[in-house]
Amino acid sequence: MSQVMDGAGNGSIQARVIAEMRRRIISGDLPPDVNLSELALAEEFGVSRTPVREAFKQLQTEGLVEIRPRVGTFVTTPSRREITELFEMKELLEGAAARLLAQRGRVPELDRLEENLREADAAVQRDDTARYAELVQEFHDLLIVGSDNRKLEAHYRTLMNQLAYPRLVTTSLSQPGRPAQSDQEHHRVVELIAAKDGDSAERVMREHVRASRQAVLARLPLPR
Amino acid sequence: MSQVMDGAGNGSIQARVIAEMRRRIISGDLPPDVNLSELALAEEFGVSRTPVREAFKQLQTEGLVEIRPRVGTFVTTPSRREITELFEMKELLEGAAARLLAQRGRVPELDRLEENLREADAAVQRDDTARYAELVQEFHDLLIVGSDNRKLEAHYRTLMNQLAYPRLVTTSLSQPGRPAQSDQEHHRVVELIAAKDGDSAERVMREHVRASRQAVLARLPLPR
DNA sequence: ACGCCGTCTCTGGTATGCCACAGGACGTTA
DNA sequence: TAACGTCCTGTGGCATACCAGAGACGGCGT
Repeated sequence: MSQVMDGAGNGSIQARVIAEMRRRIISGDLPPDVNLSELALAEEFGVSRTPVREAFKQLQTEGLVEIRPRVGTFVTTPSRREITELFEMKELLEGAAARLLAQRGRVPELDRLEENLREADAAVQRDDTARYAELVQEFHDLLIVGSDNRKLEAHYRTLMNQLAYPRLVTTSLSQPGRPAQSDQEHHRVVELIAAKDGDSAERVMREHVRASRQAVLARLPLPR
Repeated sequence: MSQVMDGAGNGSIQARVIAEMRRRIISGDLPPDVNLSELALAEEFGVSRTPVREAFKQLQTEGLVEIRPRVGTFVTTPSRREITELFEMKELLEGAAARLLAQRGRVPELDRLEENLREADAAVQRDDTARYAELVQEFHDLLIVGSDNRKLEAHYRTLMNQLAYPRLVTTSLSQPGRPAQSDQEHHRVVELIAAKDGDSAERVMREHVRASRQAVLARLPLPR
């Protein structure tokens, strides 16, 4: 099973369209507030309007686009308030994941987290921000998967999609000293997880997310 | 064409179908695992397959039905594991809501919670389980709304739909003594919120959800 | 009597055409 | 010139037709 949550695992045209649209939106290839014409996309993908429609429908319930009947379909941009709310949720879910993972004891994900930290240390050492950003992604991902709660994972992925998180990580890590500090915080969390101290792991993880939010918001251009 | 307005925003056919289907699934009118033929539903609603399809699509991303391509669409029943996971999420979100509400200070929702408790006390006194069940719903709802976090609210509602929670509440309250105990726990939570003690409010709320989960699971027939 | 295999039906997937409505362009009028 | 009303274009909503795959079912061979 892949980590991608697409419709029903089918390899249909529609699944392809959904995946590609989601990628574009999250990566920022598609500027927000422009009109995503069903017709134009259908032609671009070489399919009819139907699968595009269905893709829009699903992306709408995921919160990535907004369909305004008889007006158009638009990429949504989270408002500042929504970004705050999303981070609140992120803090919540990742904190819980840390706690749950700690309760599970020695599981493969924990080993992989420690491996991740070793690589992250090296990346920080040599100032390789790009690589470190990747590792941060993986770190949070491992944590969530390690919680062994599929619902939590699903909701988490929805949130991250709405935040277009990958872009934000790069932004926040561009602050001098932030990668090193972030790495430190990751270490503390993993230590507490390994020590099976769920309460503290959750608390520290939440603090980490808050710190990360500060780092992001500081760099964030004001939404329109 | 009928001009009937439904509660949820636009009065499109599709919105009507979604609302009605969701209602049926949550209320249990539709037995799980039966085949929901697009065609049959379309005829019943007097519309074409298109809006029914789109409704299915949305309900699938909400986790209420499963579309198996070229086989059929089925009402999903959460497995025991999923129920556990859903309760874990419920605990998380309601705990967080309690904390957030406590941080907000004196807001209208808090007054309404206290009013809710007064009515709940009365219902428990006279053993009116049905009314108490309604009030429990309202209690949790007020808590979530009072958190003033739309994302949290949205994710919470998705969860509750998947759990078909209204039915569960009634089930768990049928245990002797459970309503009274539940009412007690609600009181403690509201007291802590009023005292602006977010940490404790979260902790107690989470304990309450765990207790409630026990009460539900004890009564739950084993899913096939 | 049993098992295999072909066919046949029903399903959702896709393409397409028509429609009503939103909203802007543009001409008209005070 | 500015405000207003009309028309025109583009959009998504909906209906319909056709297609391919999944499974059930029955006939046929053993």
